[in-house]
Amino acid sequence: MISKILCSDDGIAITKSQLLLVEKMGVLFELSGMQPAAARVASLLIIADQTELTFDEIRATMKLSKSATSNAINTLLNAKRIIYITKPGDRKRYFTSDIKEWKVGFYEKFGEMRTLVEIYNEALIQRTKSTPEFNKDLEQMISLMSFIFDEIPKLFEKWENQNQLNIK
Amino acid sequence: MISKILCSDDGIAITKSQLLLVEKMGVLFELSGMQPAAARVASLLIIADQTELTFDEIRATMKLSKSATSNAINTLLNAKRIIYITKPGDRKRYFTSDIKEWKVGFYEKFGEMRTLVEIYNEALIQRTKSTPEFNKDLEQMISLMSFIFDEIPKLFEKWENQNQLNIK
DNA sequence: TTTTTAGTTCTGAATTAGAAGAACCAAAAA
DNA sequence: TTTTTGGTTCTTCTAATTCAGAACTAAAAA
Repeated sequence: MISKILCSDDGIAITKSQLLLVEKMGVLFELSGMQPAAARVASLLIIADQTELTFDEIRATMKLSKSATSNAINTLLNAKRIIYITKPGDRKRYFTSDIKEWKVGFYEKFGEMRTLVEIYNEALIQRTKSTPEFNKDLEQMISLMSFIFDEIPKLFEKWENQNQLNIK
Repeated sequence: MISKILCSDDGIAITKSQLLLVEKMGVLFELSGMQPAAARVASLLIIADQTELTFDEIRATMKLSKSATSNAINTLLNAKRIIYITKPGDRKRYFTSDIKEWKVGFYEKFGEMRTLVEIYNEALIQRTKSTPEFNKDLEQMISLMSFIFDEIPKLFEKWENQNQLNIK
């Protein structure tokens, strides 16, 4: 008897090493701005054997209060990091990592970076003309970033094409 | 008499609209995890007409305490967002946006994202084999992200080449 | 109708982050 | 030698996060 030890009182079956991985991934999510509880929940839904977990399974497994669970889930739903499905004759919601949609989210991340380029450009436009070298460097950076963000969609397409072939 | 109104008691000459832009850019930096004071200082050094500002000019213009200024500057130096130069016979440091080096920082950002891919992969490896569809989606995402990060360096090169031509 | 389920919302407490202020310090200037 | 400059470091202090616990609610089940 080795793995799949029940590591929580009422939660789902999960091993200690899986819980460690949840923490590790959680920290990584935290670093990119996600709040602690939400980060753990997001990780759990990637690591747990069961891919569809209920509110209470999440709460019990992660040992969170109902309010913390509620907040975490709603944050993640809002950020489109998770979705939920329902089952006929069952009022519970089953939460799951919306991995297919991550492609979209990932894509949108690059869109966000565009905002940054735009404000850099605003900065460039308003700058004094008496610092040509600085302005040129700024312009170059804007040019590089713009270039990258224009090329990214093409990369997505390229991958998509390659992948289409792999699947067939 | 319209612009370049002195908007701080002892700080540098800066217009109100420039200060507004500093705040706007600052908020954007904050959103990507930078602390408020550091975000303002980073923005100031992009927007101000003077590109080289001293500790005290930054402190006075942004109305920060010495400690907050010291921490912000050191944070930015550490993150390689700014550098400083010195002048002969002058003990002060002149801080400036290290725009040329941003290319490197920008490049490194994509490197950081690799860490995320790696842990996703760790998650995939340990996953139960009884959820093939979920696993396939996760694998696809890892594949897409890996692909993108492999292609990015090539994009940098491509831009570099294009740009070399433009300059000549 | 009452009870249960599946949550949400509302306090409040504990922790944390960020900045201020003051004390401190080393190097240079007077 | 004393003073000034150009900062850093060390406490507070305040404000914002984040979570727990309890009260609440709407829908379904009994």
